[in-house]
Amino acid sequence: MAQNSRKINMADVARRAGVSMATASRALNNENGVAESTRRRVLAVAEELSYVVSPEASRLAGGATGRVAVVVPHISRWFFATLLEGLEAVLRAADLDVLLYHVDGIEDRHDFFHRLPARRKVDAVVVLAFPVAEEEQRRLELMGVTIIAAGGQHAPYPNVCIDDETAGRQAMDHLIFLGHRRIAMIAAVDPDQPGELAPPGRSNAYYAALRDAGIPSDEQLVATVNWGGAEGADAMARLLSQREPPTAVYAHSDEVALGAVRTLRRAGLRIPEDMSVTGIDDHPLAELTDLTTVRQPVRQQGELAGRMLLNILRGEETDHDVVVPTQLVIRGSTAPPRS
Amino acid sequence: MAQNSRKINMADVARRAGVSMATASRALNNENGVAESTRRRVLAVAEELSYVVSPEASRLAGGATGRVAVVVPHISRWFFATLLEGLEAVLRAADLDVLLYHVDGIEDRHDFFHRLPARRKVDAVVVLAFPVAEEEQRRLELMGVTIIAAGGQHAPYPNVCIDDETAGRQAMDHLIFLGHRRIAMIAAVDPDQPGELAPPGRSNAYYAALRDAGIPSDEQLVATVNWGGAEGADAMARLLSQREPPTAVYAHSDEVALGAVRTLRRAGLRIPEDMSVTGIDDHPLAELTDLTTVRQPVRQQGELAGRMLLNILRGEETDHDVVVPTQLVIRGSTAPPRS
DNA sequence: TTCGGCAACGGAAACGCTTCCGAATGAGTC
DNA sequence: GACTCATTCGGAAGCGTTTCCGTTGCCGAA
Repeated sequence: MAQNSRKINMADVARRAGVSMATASRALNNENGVAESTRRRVLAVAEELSYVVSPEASRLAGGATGRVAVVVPHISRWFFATLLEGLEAVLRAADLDVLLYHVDGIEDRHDFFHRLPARRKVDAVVVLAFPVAEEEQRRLELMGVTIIAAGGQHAPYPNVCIDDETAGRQAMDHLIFLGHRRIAMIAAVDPDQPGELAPPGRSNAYYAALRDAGIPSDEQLVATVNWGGAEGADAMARLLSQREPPTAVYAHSDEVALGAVRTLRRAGLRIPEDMSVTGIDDHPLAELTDLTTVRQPVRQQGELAGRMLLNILRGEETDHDVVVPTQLVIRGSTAPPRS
Repeated sequence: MAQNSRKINMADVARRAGVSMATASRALNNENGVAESTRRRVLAVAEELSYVVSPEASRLAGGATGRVAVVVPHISRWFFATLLEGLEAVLRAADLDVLLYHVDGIEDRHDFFHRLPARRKVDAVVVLAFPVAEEEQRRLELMGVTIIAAGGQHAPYPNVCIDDETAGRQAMDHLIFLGHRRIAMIAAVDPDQPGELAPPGRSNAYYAALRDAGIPSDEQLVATVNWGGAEGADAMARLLSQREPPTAVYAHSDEVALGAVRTLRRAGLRIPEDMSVTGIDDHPLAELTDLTTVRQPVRQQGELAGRMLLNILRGEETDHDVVVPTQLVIRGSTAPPRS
């Protein structure tokens, strides 16, 4: 494989095209100040030698890195992966490379913000769906690059996300409309987050919906667990053990809801006859399992974040806070309570 | 934010530590030939100035890029994302950066191999779980870097994967052991792959198991669909419409199996009493849905691939073909057929 | 005919590091 | 005490671009 021909560089191209390196550089970068015929000649030679500029040298001499860091917890969860998918698509279409940083767990996270491995390597960093603590913000800003966020609304950066409270209300109002009055909530916290708080919007929606419907809230009906299906199942078991169990469950996410479903099935309860269940997200498996949920456009959030970043990088005008709409998707897991 | 102090470089560090740049470089890179006291002094100064070497300059002057490209289809699927997660973890622990290339769809893919956007940017490329066509191999090799694969066994590169046929046999033998004789297969093909073939190992296992058990195979019982839950559901519907339906279904993956489960439930059939269902993968939701499946260690495959790559990059000895074991996980979706 | 001005192009200085090679220093040996 | 040898260190030449200036050549205007 080409061990005979040493690595070719721009000087080679320039020489072969009969121009100076300066001109070659300009031609290759589509700058103006080059005659069209010259540009074509240079490009042709480059193509012929299958030459590509050295990003290192290019960057060193000036110009941007052409890379952006994406910081993401939990790659393997559908939500994060899908967000990433959308983001990557638009960034790569713009010829930006994506440097992936998976910060999983509190320790990993601390390490990331402390060492800043992306330092000097990227033009921007995108924080995917997790709140950045103040101390961490200070570290991040040390990098001196553009920062944006997507999928969560907890940072002072340009941001695209859903309105958690609205989403929660869509689910809750649906349950209330169906006639449920004893509604449980399974709140999910991310164990890796510093504060260990469930998304406040989704919890607020619960209380607000109850209040607006004149239903007293009962802390017995609220279970807070770490995010996850198994945890959702445990929570459901606890909720079932009450003297007066709920007739419906409002879960913070589909995965948690699916956990609850397992417990219900094992307990021999029928869904939706004996218990209604709702999730949030519209995970692909929600459809398969016939789960009523609130859909959020995940991939689109990633794409919007990508476009936002491109705009900022190009110095163009852009929205700095985009809220995408959510939508109630009624399936077979909800019905009026048995009278 | 530090707009007053111009960017500091190694020369600054060297000067301040009272050494030459040569020494500073050696100290910072942990090379030997530097007195321990000197090294500490340099490191201290670097820390104090919060200096990090410019990767571009470093690379330009010689040495590796410290980056590896990971090529992956379908990031948002659990399997791929988890593989990626494992891989990223070990690479980053070794201070290598991960450049993510999502090639989704035949067109995207062609573009990737044609333009080779990772060219001159990485020390290695890891191909995650998809077969590389010969033409594509030739393009890849143009990059002149190390190449390895993980999660699939279709390329001539160092590789870590499971044995698809063994995995399939574990599921099939379980069904046969339970007494099933009319066993259907739902084979899943990846629509983005050129050949559009289902994993041959998993299909072979089906036929081999039947043969070994002396059960004649019946092509009516084989459905081939694109990968996905909805597609699995469709396939199941077709299988049910036969004059003599199966008593068990062997699906190529958990997602497909879950789709089949939906169809069965909607049809009012009970699992496992009326129909046994098996998947492959042990997707997190398989546990939640009580699906019997064959577990493969996905994250671990990613990690192993990462370690393999590190070894190769360091020029150390290493296995070039690792096959990780799979394991039958019996849950509630399989039982003997009704007599 | 001369000259101002403009478009196209070239020379060469950065950019920030690694590494080859040689110099200096100090310890160990006879 | 002279000499060898290992260890530590510094000078300086690249690495492959971009970009600042300046030069050249040409056209139209005076």
